[in-house]
Amino acid sequence: MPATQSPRARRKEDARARILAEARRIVLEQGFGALTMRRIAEAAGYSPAALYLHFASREEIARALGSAGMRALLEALEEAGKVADPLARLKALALAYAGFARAEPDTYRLIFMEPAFAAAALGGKDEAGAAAFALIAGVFEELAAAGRLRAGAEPSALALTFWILVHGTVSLKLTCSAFLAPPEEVLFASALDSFLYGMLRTEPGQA
Amino acid sequence: MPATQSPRARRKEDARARILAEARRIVLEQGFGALTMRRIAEAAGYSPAALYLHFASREEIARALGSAGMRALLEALEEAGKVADPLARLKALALAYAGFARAEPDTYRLIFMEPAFAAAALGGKDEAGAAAFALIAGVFEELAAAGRLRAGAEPSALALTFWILVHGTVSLKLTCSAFLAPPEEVLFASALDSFLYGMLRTEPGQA
DNA sequence: TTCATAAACTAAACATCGTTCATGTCAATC
DNA sequence: GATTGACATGAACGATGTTTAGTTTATGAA
Repeated sequence: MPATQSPRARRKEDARARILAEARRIVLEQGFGALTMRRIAEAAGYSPAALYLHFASREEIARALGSAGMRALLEALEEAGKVADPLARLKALALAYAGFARAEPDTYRLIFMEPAFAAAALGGKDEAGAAAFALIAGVFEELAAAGRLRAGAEPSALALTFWILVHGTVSLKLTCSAFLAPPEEVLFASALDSFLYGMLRTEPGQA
Repeated sequence: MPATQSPRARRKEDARARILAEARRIVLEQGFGALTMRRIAEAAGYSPAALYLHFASREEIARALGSAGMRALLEALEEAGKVADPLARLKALALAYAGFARAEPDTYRLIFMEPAFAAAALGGKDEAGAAAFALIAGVFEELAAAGRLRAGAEPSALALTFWILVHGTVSLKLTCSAFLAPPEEVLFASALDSFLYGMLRTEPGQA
């Protein structure tokens, strides 16, 4: 591939990026429901039909936003993944995950709560999603290697349960915030405590 | 209130019921996305405008469907709630919950995964939702009364965690079925084991 | 420089959506 | 029998995503 693309391809890429940037801004400012082809077009300085020269459909734009969101989530998790102690790292990962969902609720919905997108994001196609899960799974493998898991506890199953726990909390908080009054910190403290107690060979301590 | 309503009110109620029945059929057969005012109207033998004499909006129809779905979920949970042993009852409740979501995925989405409805369903207004949660909370209070919970474990917090675990599993299964390959039974066995280990004073046994 | 060709873009339209409004119809009441 | 009010409709309005046909613009060769 050439070091610098042809000016053609370059401008095409610019157009895609500008469209996605405006789309993202609209979602952040007005919610996913306001993401309209006509609105995107006007914001990006195009006619509605021009968007179809760069994206096949509104769904493809949404999918691209979801992909970018997943990469942002991965970055947040990687930052939290630097914590040394495995148990403290789990809590940091949970809080980073919840922080992303709170900062960009519509993006989180798009990635993990819409039928069409989640499958694509996690079905193996999206490498950021795979990397994010690997980050979580790594903690449990580390714990297993250190012999800190109770007998019969499988690291991959625990990682899945951890993710289910965090996603369950976040997703209910997103849709039933009235019912799920306590903040994530409290919910996680309670949920992770039960989880860690059941998982570990020894008591989790106060990490 | 009169034992039998006036024929006026009676026909009005019939119309409402017929509209809701057709709406439910459309959701079950073609998914929530196919729930269109014009489609409902045609199925119920009305013009589109006539629906607005019985419901304020499409959203109100959807809300009514969600309410009915919540009552159906409550019935399923009540059936599972008859199991005598508390731990076996928890597993039965989880499987009944997952069974409802598998049988009516669009209804489950509507109740617990759509922004506008979940709040109304669980914000205290929906008594079926409150009863369903009380059914779960009761198990943990029963365990607490029997002194089977570990020190410091609060029944209401455990009930919430249990619900989060089950909902997290079900909702991810609904959106990321490709990634969450194992059936609910396996997922629950793993997740509930960790949970129960952490919750109980003694080991959970093989309930 | 000129011209042909392909890419980029637009204006207008199509089908569909939720919703509203003026109009009509028909049964119950005075 | 006339009147009133609930019930229902047809036609429309403003949006939506998307397509088509036509127009402008940039590119690469003569």
